[in-house]
Amino acid sequence: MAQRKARGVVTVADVAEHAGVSPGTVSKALNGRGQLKSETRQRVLASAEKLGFAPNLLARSLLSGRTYTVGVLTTDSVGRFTIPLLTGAEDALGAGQMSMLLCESRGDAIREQHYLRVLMARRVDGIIITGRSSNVRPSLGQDFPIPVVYALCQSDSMEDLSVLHDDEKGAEMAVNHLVETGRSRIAHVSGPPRHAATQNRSRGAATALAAAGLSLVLGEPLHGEWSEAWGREAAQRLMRSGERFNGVFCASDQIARGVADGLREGGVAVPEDVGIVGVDNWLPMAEASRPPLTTIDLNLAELGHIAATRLLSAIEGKDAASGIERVPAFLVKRRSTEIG
Amino acid sequence: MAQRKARGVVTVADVAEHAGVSPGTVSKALNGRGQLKSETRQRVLASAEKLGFAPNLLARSLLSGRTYTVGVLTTDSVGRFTIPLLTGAEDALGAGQMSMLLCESRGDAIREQHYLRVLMARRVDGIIITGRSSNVRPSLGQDFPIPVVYALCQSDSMEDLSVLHDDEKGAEMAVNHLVETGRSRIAHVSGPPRHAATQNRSRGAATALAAAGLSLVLGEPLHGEWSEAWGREAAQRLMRSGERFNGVFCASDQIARGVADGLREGGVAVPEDVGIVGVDNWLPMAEASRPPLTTIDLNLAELGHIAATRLLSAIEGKDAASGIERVPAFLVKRRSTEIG
DNA sequence: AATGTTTCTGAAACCGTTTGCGGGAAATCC
DNA sequence: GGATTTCCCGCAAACGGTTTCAGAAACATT
Repeated sequence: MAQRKARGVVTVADVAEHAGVSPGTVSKALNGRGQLKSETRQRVLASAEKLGFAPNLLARSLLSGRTYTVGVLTTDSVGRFTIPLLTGAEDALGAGQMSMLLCESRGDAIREQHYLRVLMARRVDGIIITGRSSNVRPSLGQDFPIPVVYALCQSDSMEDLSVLHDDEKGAEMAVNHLVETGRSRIAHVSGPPRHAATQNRSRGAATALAAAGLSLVLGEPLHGEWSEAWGREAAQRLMRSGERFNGVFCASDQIARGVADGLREGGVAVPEDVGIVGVDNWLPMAEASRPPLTTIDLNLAELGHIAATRLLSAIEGKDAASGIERVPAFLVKRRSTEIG
Repeated sequence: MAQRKARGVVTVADVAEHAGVSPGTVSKALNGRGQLKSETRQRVLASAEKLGFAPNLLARSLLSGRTYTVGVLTTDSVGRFTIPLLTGAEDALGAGQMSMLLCESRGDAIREQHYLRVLMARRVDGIIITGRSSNVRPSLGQDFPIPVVYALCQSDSMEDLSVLHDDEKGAEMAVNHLVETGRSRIAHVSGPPRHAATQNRSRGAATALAAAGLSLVLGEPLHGEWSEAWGREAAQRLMRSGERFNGVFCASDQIARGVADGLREGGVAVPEDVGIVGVDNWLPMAEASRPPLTTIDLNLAELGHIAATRLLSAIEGKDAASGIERVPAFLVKRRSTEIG
């Protein structure tokens, strides 16, 4: 193979030689620092251009102490929820010329420690911890040497900044929409009772119902898995219960789709007889459902964007925010709640 | 905020002072090089441990010319297909202590060029180009200064190495499975005719049918979108065609699920009357389908693993493979083809 | 005791870039 | 023409490790 040096990488020294100046002058010319005769600057620029010079970011980082890199550590594996988040984060970081180093700890604490060491050894400027966890996760600690932001998963310390989606307000919007489209007898089909998301969504639903002077059909949310099968079963239960209902707020699009299928097959028309709202705006579910689902979009790309922006602020030295920042959800209207 | 230098980063010099040796000796002790008295080595190790020394990878890279980093450039955005691929790649890279720098070009050529420059400036050791593209993508060129592997999307140059899933063999397996479970009148519901995946899957299906002495019901594949709605429509068409059929090979799980729904609602029993096989093993579809889908898993995690392994080989200087490497798919049996 | 051999350690160079400082050359002033 | 000032540019140190090489120290040999 080629020699290391022969690899065709152009250095400031090469540019300097070509332009007949010293390496220091090259640096100043390219970075617009120092006092250079404009003719010299032009000459250096021309040489750099001609040789295809690209400064070695490693060398620069070594000196400046900044790597313009952030680590993204996903606690569970990269999943459906992490994708829009990564995209949003990259938007914010890319604008600041920063790059993302991606690590999947897959829920393994050993692996997480390993990756943290790697990220520190690489001298990343900051870390985003993310991953869908049904509950609060342990903080890295206040003495962690670089800024850390938790996105989508909450740190157990309020000294940290956790950027989270807003389940509760989202649920309120969902129920309000059902009410606004004329549904007064609303049921709630949700996920496993121990999940934070389940609890928050139930709470939001309760708040909105109370505000409208309504109460939940069957009195309680129906709890089950995050699956279509559960949604179908819940639809059966609702129909068999004898209770009248004309709206269902489902804690996920999968559940909502199951409910829609269950109702249709039970002879109940959606949206004419019953309106349905889901959560996630997961397109393959929401759009493929019959009818397509009105749903709460948790705005995960925005969440990623905000998390990255906050991290950048902390890196810049602006005093770091802490506590919990909730990103507003929004409603996406589709046929499942259409009226008239 | 804290001073840059006061940031508590421990250097070899600190360890050296603490252990009463020179920096060079510290390096040798920690890396097991050179000839050191074992007592000295122990003393240095103890000091490093005590001070929490973590070597600065930047400094090491600057000298060694290797960054132990690979760039992962996704042409379209990170999507459903990219996730398992990233996981597989990380497995292979992590074992070699390498990290992934993630860039999304989102189908924008300008952005792609930008990211390539960034990756080069960061002196990554190699690049994986990935992303679902329905057809061949332009090569970065043979004079690109570092190794490149194309994963999941094919380069238009055979000088490059493209690691691809095996649509054709996968389709053969699907059809063979239908034949083995007793179906002899098999239809094929596929995607948009211009997609390479569509064509390859059709070709594989044709091969397997020919080998079994059978021919396609309706003579031609049915082409449509990659959606459930199209699957349902295709099911209608099949039922209305008057042709008898007892097996359907669908080019995706979404289509397959649509077909399953369409048939069930048309009074055709799956798997008793008709067996269905899909492609993707996309769990939310395959498992939520009624009945759950037998499907071809394209083995994308393995694809990512192989792509990363090949890239590592090229980086290590072993002569780089080129052309196309196909990763075998495998069949996942579920109820949609069950017999007896 | 002088020389040769082996074993260990430290000094210094190096990677590629940035930057403060000093100095030479040219321009300005008296 | 000499003293200042101004304007450019080069020198060298620094970042934090690794590696080479020379040489000191310890030991063996004659």
